[in-house]
Amino acid sequence: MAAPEGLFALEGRPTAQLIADQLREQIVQGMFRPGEQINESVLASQLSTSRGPVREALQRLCQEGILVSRRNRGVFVLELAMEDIREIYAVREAVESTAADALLDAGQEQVKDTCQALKAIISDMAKQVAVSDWQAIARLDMQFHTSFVAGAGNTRLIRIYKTLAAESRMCILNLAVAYPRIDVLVQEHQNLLDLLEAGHREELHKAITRHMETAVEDLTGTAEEVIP
Amino acid sequence: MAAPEGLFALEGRPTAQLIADQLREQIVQGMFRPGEQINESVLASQLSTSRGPVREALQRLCQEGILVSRRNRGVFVLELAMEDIREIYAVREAVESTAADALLDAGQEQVKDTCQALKAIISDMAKQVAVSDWQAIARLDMQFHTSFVAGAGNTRLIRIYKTLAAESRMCILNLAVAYPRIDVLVQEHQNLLDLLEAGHREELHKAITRHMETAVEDLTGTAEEVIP
DNA sequence: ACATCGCCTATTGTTGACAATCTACAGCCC
DNA sequence: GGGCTGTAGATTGTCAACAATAGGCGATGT
Repeated sequence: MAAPEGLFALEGRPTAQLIADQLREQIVQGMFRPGEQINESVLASQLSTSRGPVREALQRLCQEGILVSRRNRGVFVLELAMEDIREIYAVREAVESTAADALLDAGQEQVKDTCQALKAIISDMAKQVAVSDWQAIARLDMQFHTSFVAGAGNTRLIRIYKTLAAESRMCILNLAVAYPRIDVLVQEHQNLLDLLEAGHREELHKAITRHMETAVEDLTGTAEEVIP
Repeated sequence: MAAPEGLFALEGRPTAQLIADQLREQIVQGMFRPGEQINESVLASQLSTSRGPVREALQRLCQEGILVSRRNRGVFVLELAMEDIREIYAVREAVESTAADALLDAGQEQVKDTCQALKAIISDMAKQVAVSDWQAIARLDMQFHTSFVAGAGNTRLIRIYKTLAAESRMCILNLAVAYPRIDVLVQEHQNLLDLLEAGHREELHKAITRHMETAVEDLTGTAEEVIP
């Protein structure tokens, strides 16, 4: 009756979820331009499936917010405005702050496990920074924050953050601003990790806030500092 | 070219959205028991439509989290555990706190408009309390908080909160604990409104936290006080 | 020349039928 | 009698055809 070793329970709901995940990955990687239309039929034939599951996947991404649907016109890739960036990062700050509190309240064990996962991600990130693989860096950046939130164990918080992470990747890639301060990127995440590990609650909150603020400034270009 | 008065733009996406809204309302009103299965076919015939739109609506509610889908088994009404209640209210606190900050930062005008809407809701709530219409009270309770969050104008925050509000109504009604402290219910919301109007940021945050904490205690019955 | 009206096409929205899958129950073997 | 296996029923998952709608484009009238 124990869990059979070496065997995986075959995925609960394959097709639509599979298509949605695949499509989301493509979108956040910028393989679809913002505002570009996504055709159900052609996608269905590309995936050798029917319009049904494709439609289901598209609707799912619409509800996540990375696609927008216009009645009888089709679905289009979300176009991000400055306001959207501010919204996304404001919510991210709220979610991560909440996750931080929950994590610190959950006990040392949970913090330790989370830190271990985060360390591995930072390590990978450093490698990708060395070879300047922006796609991978963006993915790991979001993976870091997603793992951070996941550490709190609040399923609703995790679900919410998944969407935010996808939108953030769209911000980063679509606006083509990329990471202007790549040299401090790993350092900033390491700082978050250190504060979490040390259990400095207030400092961690401040660091999260700063992290988000600087990200918004980088993305919107509204930083007050003047270019030399 | 101005907005035509007295005319409403016919809703962008009717059927599926319509079904979803209708169904969500029925669910949060407890017309479907937790764990109860929802059959696509019978629902389709009840609504005189096909399974397609119904399926779409159900999937939407699954993603919102008030239904759960088991592969090849069907969709079932979410069963809420104690842990879910804690999760929901933890996220609600985070969202409302964020909304409060955003609202106070947005300026006096926006705060005023929001307060006006909240006043009207409190007024309605007092009326329903007088006649002990629990359904209406729960609806207005959530409407208050939803309007509060909506006041901040962050579309993502609003979208997130919609789901939380629905889940909260399920908590309240399904657990049949209702409102044990109905006498102070209006007063508590009035207090939130007053603090918002006065712009007392810190006090407002504390009040929101208390509001959520007491709600969790009422719902989980883990209040330390012993029954006389 | 410009605005308006009507068709036309491309795409989604909807429908009913078909196939795959899961649970439950009954029969059978041990 | 207990446990396993095979079948039956029901329900979802998938599919291809049909209908409806929105926007584009050209004709037409002023």
